[in-house]
Amino acid sequence: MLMINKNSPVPIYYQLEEIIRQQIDDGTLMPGKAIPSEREYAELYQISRMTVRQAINKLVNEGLLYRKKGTGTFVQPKKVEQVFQKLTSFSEDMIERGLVPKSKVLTFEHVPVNDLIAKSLKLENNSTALKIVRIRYADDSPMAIETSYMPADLMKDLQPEQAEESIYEFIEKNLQLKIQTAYQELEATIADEKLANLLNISEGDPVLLINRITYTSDGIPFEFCQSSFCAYRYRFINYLTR
Amino acid sequence: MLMINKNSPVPIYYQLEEIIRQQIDDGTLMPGKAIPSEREYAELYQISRMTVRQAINKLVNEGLLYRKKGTGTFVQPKKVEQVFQKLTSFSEDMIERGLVPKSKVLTFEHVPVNDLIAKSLKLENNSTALKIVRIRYADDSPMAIETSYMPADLMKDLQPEQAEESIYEFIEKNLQLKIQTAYQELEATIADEKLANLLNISEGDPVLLINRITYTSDGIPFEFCQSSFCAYRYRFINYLTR
DNA sequence: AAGTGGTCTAGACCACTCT
DNA sequence: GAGTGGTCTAGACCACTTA
Repeated sequence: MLMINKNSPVPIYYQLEEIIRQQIDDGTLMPGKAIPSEREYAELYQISRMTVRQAINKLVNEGLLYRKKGTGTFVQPKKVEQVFQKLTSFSEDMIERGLVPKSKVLTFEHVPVNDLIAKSLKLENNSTALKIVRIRYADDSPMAIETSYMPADLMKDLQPEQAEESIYEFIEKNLQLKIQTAYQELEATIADEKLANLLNISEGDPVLLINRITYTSDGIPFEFCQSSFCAYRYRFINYLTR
Repeated sequence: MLMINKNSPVPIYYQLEEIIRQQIDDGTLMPGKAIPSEREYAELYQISRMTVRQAINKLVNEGLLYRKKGTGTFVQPKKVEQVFQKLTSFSEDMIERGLVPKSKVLTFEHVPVNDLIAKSLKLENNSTALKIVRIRYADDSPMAIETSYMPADLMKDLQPEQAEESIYEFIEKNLQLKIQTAYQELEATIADEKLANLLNISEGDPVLLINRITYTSDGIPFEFCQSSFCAYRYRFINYLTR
């Protein structure tokens, strides 16, 4: 049996959360079937029921489990990963889809901000932003053209080589910022000549345009990003709850 | 001062949640500023700190508040509504955007299911589905063409007149089902001649195609819906968290 | 050092569902 | 009636941040 180490620095509720998660993965807990009751978990691992609830709450919030009053807690029947509704970088998204991401930096320069960028990033009108344009590949096919604007002073230590890899990684590891939320607008457009050439498609072909503003956990916007995805190769997936 | 009624059937944590929510609304609690500490709330309302945490947890999950270890709990600066990430019907969505929704039913018939429908709705291959095709208007402009498939037996009491209104309303009020989650795929396409005529646009114009499967709280799929939105008039908005 | 959120306990009573 | 999740209490110790 998977055990819980009460002396570990890892919180007990998190250990239990991982145990349940893994048992769903390996089929010990079956989709649509009830998991052990909260009191059973508390007895089994000799922990408080409130701690059990904390673990289960997180999984319910993620949509992996659902509760039925007076009946029990059940594994959500759909096994599709919720992971796509999470805020991910392009690289993380592609890896989730089983594809190999790659990037090529086309532009890496400082530019004065226009009104839209200034407003999105909450910058002064006369300030400068770092502008990065990248072709994003998946399994060596061009998947998207991505134009990012970030506050220049925040990104002063970012090297173009890092931009070929992952900017999110740089922000989280080097700047120690917590990336937390993003606001996105998605719309359908058609490719103009320039975009078509970059994406290796034809003029007039459909393109999924995503505008994203990304915020740290303090609510500070640090990136405005405009992505043009080749519609033939990419669809956007999300989950909604009522 | 807003009070908490301990004898009310309304849970205490929910009463506190509503108090905090309203104080954010009316500006008593300012964006970016700290709210009272958990211990202060507990003392103020003479309730347990765990109950306070339960109220705050919900608001943190919704993104209205955020916590900083050792520092306090703060109001998220962004005032944008989270409402668009919720599972809404077309009508609800349009009303949120300040537009007046209207529908016209083009097709209302029973059809044998094909493989995609059967798989999406978890139906047998020889069963029938109710197929409804509707033009969706916003402020009298055609916004989308929507084709829905639902299990025929489940929808046997649905009248075409109700479909002009809201099918979600019928499901929730008449069938007493809880609509809970939806899985969506969004992609960009271009309008063919037929679609262009219906949407009052030109052939080759961009169209946002949304495929949605909607589930009840028991995880049972009850609707497969394919919507073609006029890209000039509609963009999809969502929020992501890491 | 004082205050904050993070974690945890060992109980309790309630409304609900199922048999 | 037995079992379930929903709510709630009154403490406790911890790591962290700020002054």
